[in-house]
Amino acid sequence: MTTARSDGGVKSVQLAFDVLEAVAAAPGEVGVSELATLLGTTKGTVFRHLQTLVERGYVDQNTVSARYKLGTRSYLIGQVAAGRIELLTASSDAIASLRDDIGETVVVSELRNRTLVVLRTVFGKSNLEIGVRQGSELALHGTAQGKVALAFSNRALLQHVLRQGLPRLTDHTIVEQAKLEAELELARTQGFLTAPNEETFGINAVAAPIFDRMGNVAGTVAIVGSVQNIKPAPDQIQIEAVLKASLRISWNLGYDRGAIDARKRTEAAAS
Amino acid sequence: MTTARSDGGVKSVQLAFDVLEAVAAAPGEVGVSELATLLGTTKGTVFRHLQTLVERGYVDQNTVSARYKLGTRSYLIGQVAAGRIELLTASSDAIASLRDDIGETVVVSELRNRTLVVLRTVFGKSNLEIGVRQGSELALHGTAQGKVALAFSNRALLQHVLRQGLPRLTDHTIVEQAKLEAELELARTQGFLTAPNEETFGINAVAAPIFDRMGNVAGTVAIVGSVQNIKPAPDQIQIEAVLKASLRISWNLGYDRGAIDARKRTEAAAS
DNA sequence: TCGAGCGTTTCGTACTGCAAGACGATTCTC
DNA sequence: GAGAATCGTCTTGCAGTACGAAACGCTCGA
Repeated sequence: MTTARSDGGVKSVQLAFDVLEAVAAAPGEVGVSELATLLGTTKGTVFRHLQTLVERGYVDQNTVSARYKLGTRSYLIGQVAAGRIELLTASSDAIASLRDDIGETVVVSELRNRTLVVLRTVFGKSNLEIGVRQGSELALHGTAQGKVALAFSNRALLQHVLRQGLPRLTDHTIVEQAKLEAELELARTQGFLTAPNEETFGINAVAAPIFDRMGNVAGTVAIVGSVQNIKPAPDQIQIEAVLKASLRISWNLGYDRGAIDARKRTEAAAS
Repeated sequence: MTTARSDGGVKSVQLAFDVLEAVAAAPGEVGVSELATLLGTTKGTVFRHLQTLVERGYVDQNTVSARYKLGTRSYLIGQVAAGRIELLTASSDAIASLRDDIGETVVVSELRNRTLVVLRTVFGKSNLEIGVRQGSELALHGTAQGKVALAFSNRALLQHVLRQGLPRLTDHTIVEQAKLEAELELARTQGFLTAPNEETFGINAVAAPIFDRMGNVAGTVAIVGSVQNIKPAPDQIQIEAVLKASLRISWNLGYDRGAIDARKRTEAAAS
């Protein structure tokens, strides 16, 4: 879809997943007509796909209201997937101790297909729950996690983001290319980044990159909280805890500092 | 779906889910050829569907080995589903306290489309982990859960099971119709059932039915353990704990004893 | 060097999923 | 209690597409 040449796989399957995800996105139950208008297609088509999904168990139909919601198989597939996703298994211990040590909400995201998706959120100890919905996308230019991912990824991703423009999310969002690039440079020198008030006013985060065994950015780990608890210049303890967690997760993914250093030198020579 | 006339929904979507589930069933990563032979189709077709699934994020492709495994979206859909499946949310508290009180493994299953699927397993306190894999199917004639579900379901389900035959799983499996029907009658009078050595030698369980707001069997809750810890005639404490849990879950589902009693009377009159 | 295996790509055709509309059954409105 | 306006479900002709077969690079190991 980014390039015109790709055919996008099997069309009716795409539609089936559109339906499934629309059912997932809806709060509570949804009806056929509702889904049809939502997806811009006809009732008949949606109905047919829902039949398939119900038969498979991915969607359940309430026998009295005749409306639809997510079914058991969707849950079970997710359970299996939880054990197969490296970033998830590799990070579980580290995020637990990070949360316990610091007390703030911990968010792990995965860089996938030019987007940064929230994989897991563990709420902090505060009574006020501050977090990011699992599955939501993080702005690459407007969040600590996004900027840090951008900083350690290849140039193509940055150019992609710049081409899309830098939408202003709050008064403090970085919207100038020069300023963004300075921030990325800062990330590369200090190994982490903050983003006070940049995505949501009153909220700050400390984010560090997670590398896979190839030395590429697999995702990010971050603590998220109010600017009161996470200052624009965060406590050294907070910074070190996030950095420690990111290294621990990267290590679990098979990351080897020697390999990435070698890669960096190669790239520096090429640039 | 019970009749042969049904077309079973969208064919290519069926295949897509076959592929997805085959990927989920495989330990670790799988290749295209392997999946093709497994599903009895061609490499090209499997590849095409994998493309779709990868693009959607339900499946990931390892860039170095070129083989496939479950992806992030599968996990995220499951996370959403976990919050939407009534039986899961309604049972979470009850199974936690059942496990803590009794110490044995707790298994919650859902009756769906004439099969009993394991929704959730919480391991007991023993060092030896005895449990049933999430997503696996329980034999309706050969497990405590299955028999109990059968006992409180409609006659059609029993007839369906009898038509399929009663495969012998161990020396103690019930394979005679008369004996099975006596067991079901016992379930209806005492409200629970055991199955020592019937499915696996050395293993026993205490299972009770879970009812939904319509008074139909939604699933079962059970403790599972070695015959040493769960005797053929279990401790009164164990029995009462399972019954209490089943009532609590049924209550959370909106079950009303008055409604089911009325229904029973109607059925008794009809039989 | 060869061959066997892999994942990927191409291509023509049989088939099948889509759009449009009809159909009962509910649920409102008056 | 009758009519209108939904709802989910079902049918049908046609256009488009997903499938199977075979070929293509490529990476191994013999």
